[in-house]
Amino acid sequence: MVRDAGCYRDILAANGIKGTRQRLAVLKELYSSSVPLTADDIYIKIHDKGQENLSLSTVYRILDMFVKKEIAVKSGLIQGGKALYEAVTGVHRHNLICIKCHRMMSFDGCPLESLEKDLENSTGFHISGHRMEIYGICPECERSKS
Amino acid sequence: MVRDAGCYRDILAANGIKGTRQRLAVLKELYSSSVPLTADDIYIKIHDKGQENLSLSTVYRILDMFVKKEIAVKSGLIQGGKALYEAVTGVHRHNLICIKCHRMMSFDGCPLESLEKDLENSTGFHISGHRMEIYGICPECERSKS
DNA sequence: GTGGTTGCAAAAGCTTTGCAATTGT
DNA sequence: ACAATTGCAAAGCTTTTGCAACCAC
Repeated sequence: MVRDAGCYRDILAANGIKGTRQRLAVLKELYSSSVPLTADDIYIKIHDKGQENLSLSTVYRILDMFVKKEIAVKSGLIQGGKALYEAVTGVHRHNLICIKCHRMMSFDGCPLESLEKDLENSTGFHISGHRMEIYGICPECERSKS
Repeated sequence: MVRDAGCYRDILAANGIKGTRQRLAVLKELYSSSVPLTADDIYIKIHDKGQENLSLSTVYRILDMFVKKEIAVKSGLIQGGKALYEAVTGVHRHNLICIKCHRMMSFDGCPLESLEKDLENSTGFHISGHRMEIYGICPECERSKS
């Protein structure tokens, strides 16, 4: 997903959020990543880019706000006990996660739409979303496992 | 799932696990519940039944062991920051979770098998499992939301 | 200028761990 | 009898919160 420099500021403005340096940095990391990130991942990435003025608690506060505004989603998944966050991009994707090296890759295609319709009819739930991850061993770990 | 009294002891023995009072109690709760439970849920349920000799850390240790032995699975899902555990029963089910009242209900039927085959072919991953939850608003919360 | 935002540090929760006492086989 | 297991308390994590200083609009 390619985005021009002013784009992130626009996204915030469109949601009525002040465009602080910290928020722009967090939003940029979320949009630039092809896999979900932990608050700590984001904090470290931003620090490594030389942006020193940022605290971890601010990252958490910003992520909470993004989730409330539906700019991001918090996926309850635990990776060593940490929550993961990812940008809401409109593209519907899921992740394939290696249980050895914990690397993730995304894939398109989701077979859940028709299941969800069936469930709405049979249960009376008003379905708003879902979470799905697939686990396995990636080709590299499979190869080096011998 | 109906099980006779000795069954839980047998399950432990079959996995080479000593049948302590605490382990039997935890296993029973896991098997009796139709929805995943947190360590704390289990601790409280057992306490409420008058079994006083049990500490929360023991519940965690037992659950860890069950997961290692594949008697239970830990689903990374967070419910107020807590991990959920459920018994491995052989029946493949998923949960429908109300985002208002957090009640869960299980449903059978999983549309993922063919997707997983496709992914194995296209990515080279050796797929071992998946996690899927569907979120929405349950009929009762929908009704009372006015 | 002013209300919203941040950094820091401390608190709050869930989970894990060390160790002495206890228990199941 | 002996190794494995437990309870307790303390530590380790991630995440949240209070408050004074700061900043975007």
